Amino acid sequence: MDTPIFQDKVICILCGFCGFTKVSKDIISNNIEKLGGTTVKKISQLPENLTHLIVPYFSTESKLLKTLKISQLPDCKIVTQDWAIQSIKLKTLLPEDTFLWKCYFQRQQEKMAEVDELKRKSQIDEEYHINKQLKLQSNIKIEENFEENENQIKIEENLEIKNEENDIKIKLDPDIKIEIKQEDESSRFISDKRRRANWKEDELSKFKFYTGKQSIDNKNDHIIQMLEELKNNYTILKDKGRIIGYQKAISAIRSFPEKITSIEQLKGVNQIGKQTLQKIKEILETGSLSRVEAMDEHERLGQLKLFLNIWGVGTEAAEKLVRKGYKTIEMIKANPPDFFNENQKIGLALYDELLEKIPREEVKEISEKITKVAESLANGRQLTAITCGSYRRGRPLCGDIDILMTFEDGGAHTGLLSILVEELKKIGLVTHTLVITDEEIKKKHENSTFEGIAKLENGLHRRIDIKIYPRKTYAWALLYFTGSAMFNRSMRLFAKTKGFRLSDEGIFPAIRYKTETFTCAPIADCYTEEEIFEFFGMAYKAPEERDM
DNA sequence: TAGCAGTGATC
DNA sequence: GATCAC
DNA sequence: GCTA
Ligand SMILES: O=c1ccn([C@H]2C[C@H](O)[C@@H](COP(=O)(O)OP(=O)(O)OP(=O)(O)O)O2)c(=O)[nH]1
Ligand SMILES: [Mg+2]
Repeated sequence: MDTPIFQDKVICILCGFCGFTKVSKDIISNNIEKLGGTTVKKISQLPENLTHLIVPYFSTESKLLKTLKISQLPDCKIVTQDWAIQSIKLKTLLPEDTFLWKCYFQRQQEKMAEVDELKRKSQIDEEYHINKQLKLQSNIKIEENFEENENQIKIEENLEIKNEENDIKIKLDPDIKIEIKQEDESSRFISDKRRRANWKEDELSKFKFYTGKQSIDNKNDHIIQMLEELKNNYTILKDKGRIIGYQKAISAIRSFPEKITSIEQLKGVNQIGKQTLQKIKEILETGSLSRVEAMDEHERLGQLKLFLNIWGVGTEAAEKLVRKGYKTIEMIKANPPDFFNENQKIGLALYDELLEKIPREEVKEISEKITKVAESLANGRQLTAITCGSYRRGRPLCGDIDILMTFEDGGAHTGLLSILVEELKKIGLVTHTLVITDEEIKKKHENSTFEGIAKLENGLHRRIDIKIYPRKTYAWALLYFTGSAMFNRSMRLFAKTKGFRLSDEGIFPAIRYKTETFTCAPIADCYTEEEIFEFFGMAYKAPEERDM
């Protein structure tokens, strides 16, 4: 039994508003009870001996009163959920004072008054001159009446998978030994141009939504920035659902062709629901979001955000740093915590430099130098190297440099990457290694990855990724490595709804047994991106159109 | 109301 | 298995 | 947060 740190505590948790969900509440409740505390089930009747009221970070007083259906806040400690979460995590009852809701609330009030004052002085000026109409017409054309995918996959020992109208049905026998074979070997060659999926148009339309050119003029920048801010904050709060929810809403607004002046325009748009509409309304009316402003007052969030920018530091490490009392990057540099690993130390040392975006030209210069070195090590074999990521998608500024290589002869590349990196270090182009997976014939995978730091003679340190794939999976890797991440995710999700599993190595039947994924034969062999899009039954999407 | 991409390295 | 990254 |  754990230490009953919540002994004698009577705690009421409010949820269901301001981004604090019932799921979180239940988890916290369970833990509190497990640790000896009592939680109040009925919020309509608060007990006399209530010791703590846990409220969402960003709730307002009126919202609290309304929820509790009372006229005055109860006389107990009112804290944010952090108090409970951190206490549970550390198995120690933390002092309430740093988690008091009132503190944030008061600061927020002051800020609001300030903002109101400013607004009265100068009306928000609208300085958009946008007439350019964007063509949103989808390029997707469905090839009709294509011959059905005759691919049949058989699994030994009465596990059978059939590809029926592209709908894979799986019969699973528990505890079966699974081994998957592809019967029709001949169908695995590209010469078989007929093989492609033929899902229907309405289904494809869901996918097309996530693609499409991002408009260059920033019609709705204001809205997007606010929502981005919300998303960032939820990233820190580890609210996986809202992160993706807002991300999709943002993408939807990005590809929305008109300037938004009324939420009426957005009604019915995919991925923009009631809540988001409400928030956009607030942005249109007040120029800002009270939720974001409340969050801005949250010192903890600011610090976490700062620390999350250290390469190798995620939400957990950032949390630890805040807990240890670090407030600035400088403080960490002066006295790094003992739990930092080598990579995090590198990330910290190069914090400012790595945060700088890289001009296209510099990405090109670095890529070309690396390609030259790689070619010189290729023993005369034909090496293809393409710079992917945001560079390939045409961005003027890139976060890092992503280079993908393959041997056109289809042969192995074992060992090349480590030699290449060694060589690049010799000439001073590569300065640090963060991760490298080339070491010998680990045989586990046929591709290798290098993640590290590069630097031109008079330049800043830059993050760089080099990947080498066998020619066989190169097209899939190119698709993956070109991204964007959002594009990949929506394409993969789409494939999934069709019973497939799309990865950087190909497309496979989605077979899972318990938590394991099985190595199946790929459903299609594609040697170019064009063939992949063709397989998907859609027109080729240029990299620029995948920038979302 | 569940699920939201799929994978590899590292500790 | 959790964390971090692409 | 949104959708099936
Ligand atoms: O979570 C992720 C991250 C990345 N990628 C793919 C798509 C992405 O385009 C590519 C390279 O990753 P990177 O982080 O470099 O993203 P980017 O698109 O190149 O943007 P940036 O300009 O930040 O480098 O890897 C994913 O599929 N999932
Ligand atoms: Mg990149």
